[in-house]
Amino acid sequence: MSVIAEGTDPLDQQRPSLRERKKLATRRSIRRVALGLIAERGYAHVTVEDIAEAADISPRTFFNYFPSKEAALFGADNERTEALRQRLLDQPAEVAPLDALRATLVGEACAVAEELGELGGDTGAWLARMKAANVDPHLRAAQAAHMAAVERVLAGALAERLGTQPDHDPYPLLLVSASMGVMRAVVMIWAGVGGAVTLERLTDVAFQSLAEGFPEQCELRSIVADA
Amino acid sequence: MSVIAEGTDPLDQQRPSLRERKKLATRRSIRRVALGLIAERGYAHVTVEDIAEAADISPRTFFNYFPSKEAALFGADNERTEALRQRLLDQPAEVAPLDALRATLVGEACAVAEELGELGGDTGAWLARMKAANVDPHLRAAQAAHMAAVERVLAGALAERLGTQPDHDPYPLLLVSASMGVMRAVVMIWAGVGGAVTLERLTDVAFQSLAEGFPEQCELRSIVADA
DNA sequence: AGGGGAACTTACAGTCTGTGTAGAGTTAAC
DNA sequence: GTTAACTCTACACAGACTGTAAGTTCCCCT
Repeated sequence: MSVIAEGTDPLDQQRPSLRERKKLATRRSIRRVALGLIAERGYAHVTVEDIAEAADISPRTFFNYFPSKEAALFGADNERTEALRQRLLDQPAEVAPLDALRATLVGEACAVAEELGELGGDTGAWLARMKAANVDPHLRAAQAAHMAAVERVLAGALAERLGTQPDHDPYPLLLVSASMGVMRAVVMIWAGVGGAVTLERLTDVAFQSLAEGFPEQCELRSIVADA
Repeated sequence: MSVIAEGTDPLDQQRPSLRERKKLATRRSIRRVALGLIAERGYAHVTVEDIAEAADISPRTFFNYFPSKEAALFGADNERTEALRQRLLDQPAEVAPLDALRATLVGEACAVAEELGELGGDTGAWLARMKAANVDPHLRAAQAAHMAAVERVLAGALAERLGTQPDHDPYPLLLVSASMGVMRAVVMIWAGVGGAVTLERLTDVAFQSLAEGFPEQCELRSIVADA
């Protein structure tokens, strides 16, 4: 008998169960393979069947992990979205709405960069591929769709934070939609400069620009020009 | 023989040819039918075949008019996107980038409202349906995707206007992405208030808010609260 | 007026995404 | 070790979308 039963450890420090580890490994494998194949051939020329075969799973299993082909690329995940929501709610109450969003999304930027690292391989290489992928209209569309889903959750959280009803107060939705637009641009710009600047920094500077009403001279421009 | 040969009228005032008129009629018919069916049953429970049957065309013809099921709803159209681009380029050179975008998108808002009217039926009724449709994640995703496509074009046009290279200057992309985010919110807010305020006005006020860096007290909030 | 040709519509066949289901294989808990 | 829960897989199927070739309608020119 083991000293500590995994499922009941009050400190919750136990390693995830074998099942969980396998699942995570499979998930990463799918993502890695999908990113690789699509970078190589282009989104439209890779089928789910291809990905499944390369990841050594059945096509049906692919859809057990990701609801759609795009989702595998973006790492879309309810759990992750929930974490984002929580991060927004955890911001101190006295922080202004826009600053709270800024902090939340800068944090998310860190998480994304870290996750890309976990996939293994060179981050710069991934970025070059992302840049290429950015040209594909289908992929851009998928990314926008993904962010729209996140947007909805964040708008709800921000409304909750402000104590207003989302149906009657347009402010949370407006703020979040504009912010997600900014994030979309940031990701593309990041890919454009090939990772010469960290995603966190770009995010932060872009939000600075947003808060100032997008002046024509902004730090973002000089940073990118230097990169 | 007719007094004026339609295709060669130098004044270009001739009515479109029969073919053109039929095409436009079919296009509107498809859109009207699609909006109606989807409002009634929900997006997922209407197939292209249903729409085609209700519009009295073959399913294949549907795809000759619209590239996808969603496109029929949004009236997505290259011609229209091109017009939008042109409207941005036509803004006087001395107008600031953000103001140029604002003017362009307010104009687009007018065009959208007008087009909805042309479909016949009560605009308010359409709005109520749009509001319901807004809940459907698939539809939200599709709308986001559609706007992402427009975004790309507008970013190119703005860069052209500014005389910068889109690859090296992040400013046009950042501005356009944020603006499209705002537009997305505006459309939802419009549907939310059931058309009690015109789309043009909402757009204008939202851009005001954007230009000011989204202060917590903004005109948009009071307008919506009153509606 | 009518005939040639372009544009539009259609049926058909096929690919791919995504889902339900049932059974086989694995892991966890007792 | 046995049972219960979870996971993977094969199979069958609906629906979105595309290419193609044949039929139909409309435009335009003589």
